[in-house]
Amino acid sequence: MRLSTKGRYAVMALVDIAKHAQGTPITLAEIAERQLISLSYLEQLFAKLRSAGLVKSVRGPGGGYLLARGADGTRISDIILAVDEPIRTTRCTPGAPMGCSGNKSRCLTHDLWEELGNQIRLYLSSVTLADVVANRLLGRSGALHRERADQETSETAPTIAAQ
Amino acid sequence: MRLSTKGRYAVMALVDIAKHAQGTPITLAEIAERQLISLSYLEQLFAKLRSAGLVKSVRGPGGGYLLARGADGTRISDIILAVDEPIRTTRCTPGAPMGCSGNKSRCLTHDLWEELGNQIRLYLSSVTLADVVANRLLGRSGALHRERADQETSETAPTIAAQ
DNA sequence: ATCTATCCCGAGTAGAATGGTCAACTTTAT
DNA sequence: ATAAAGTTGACCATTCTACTCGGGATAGAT
Repeated sequence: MRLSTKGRYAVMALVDIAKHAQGTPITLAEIAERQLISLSYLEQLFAKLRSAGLVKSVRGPGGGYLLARGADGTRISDIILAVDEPIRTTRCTPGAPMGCSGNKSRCLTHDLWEELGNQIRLYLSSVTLADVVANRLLGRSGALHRERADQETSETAPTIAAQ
Repeated sequence: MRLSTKGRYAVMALVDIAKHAQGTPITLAEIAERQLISLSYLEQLFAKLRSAGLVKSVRGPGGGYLLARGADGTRISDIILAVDEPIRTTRCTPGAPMGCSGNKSRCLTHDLWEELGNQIRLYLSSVTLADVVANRLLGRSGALHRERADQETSETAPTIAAQ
């Protein structure tokens, strides 16, 4: 999972929609003004968000974008995955000649990055747009705690569990 | 905390030292060959690692680099912080005109990135070079457990405490 | 002394990624 | 019809990455 400004802009935009939505679509122009992101850049981002199924578009006057799954059903990890194509954190590409199975000492860090990626994914998939709007972020220390908690109870009422 | 290949190379290099160290210094040429990183690039990285106090250098023939704090005393987060200067994850720079205190809706995601950064830092500071070499990465669920444990006891006998 | 292995340092650089702009087009409410 | 909006594709300036290059400085071996 890549963490660039592109992904952050996309999250900002969708949080903006989640905060200001009232059933009617939100135009990119509004988002551009409120979040200080250029309109054309937002168009690029929303093209990806739409094909990932995170937003629905309404064309014509009075149109704009809606959250396809609602604020509770949209996880931050989904947004970032939609706009930031994943990065290869390790050199040992499975198909490449002389992968990491060939040279053990070269890939000592493989598992480290893998595990770090898990930690990040775990945290970001535990946070929804609704959480960000309501600022339910702190006290959420330790993604793994949270993961176990998700299986036991559903305190904060996450409507959609996992894919 | 930034997560680029530069930081990953630095970690690979130090893991290589941790694995192959036997009291005698390791040369950059050895590391370059084993990890397939260019020698000149390693020189750049080790300049930063040295000024951060993570490695000691020995000049002249028979010289090379040593881990300044030992494999148990070197945390992955230290390495990445040493070579990858930090990124600003939010637009609201505290000193800038019209910071995020001025426009609340613009900085709804502020706390999210802050908290994500904490999660990453927490995990990476819970892992030492010795852990990577020994592949003690999984089962390490929940960085918070580990961090608290570090302050209470010193189970794994860190031979070299500080610089 | 001088040779040579090694670290040390600053400048330069090709290519990729970022963060856009611009122009033209399609759809649809009024 | 007209205008408001999304849709698409091409293009571009700047910055960052991941290096290379060239020359030192230091210290062990001879």
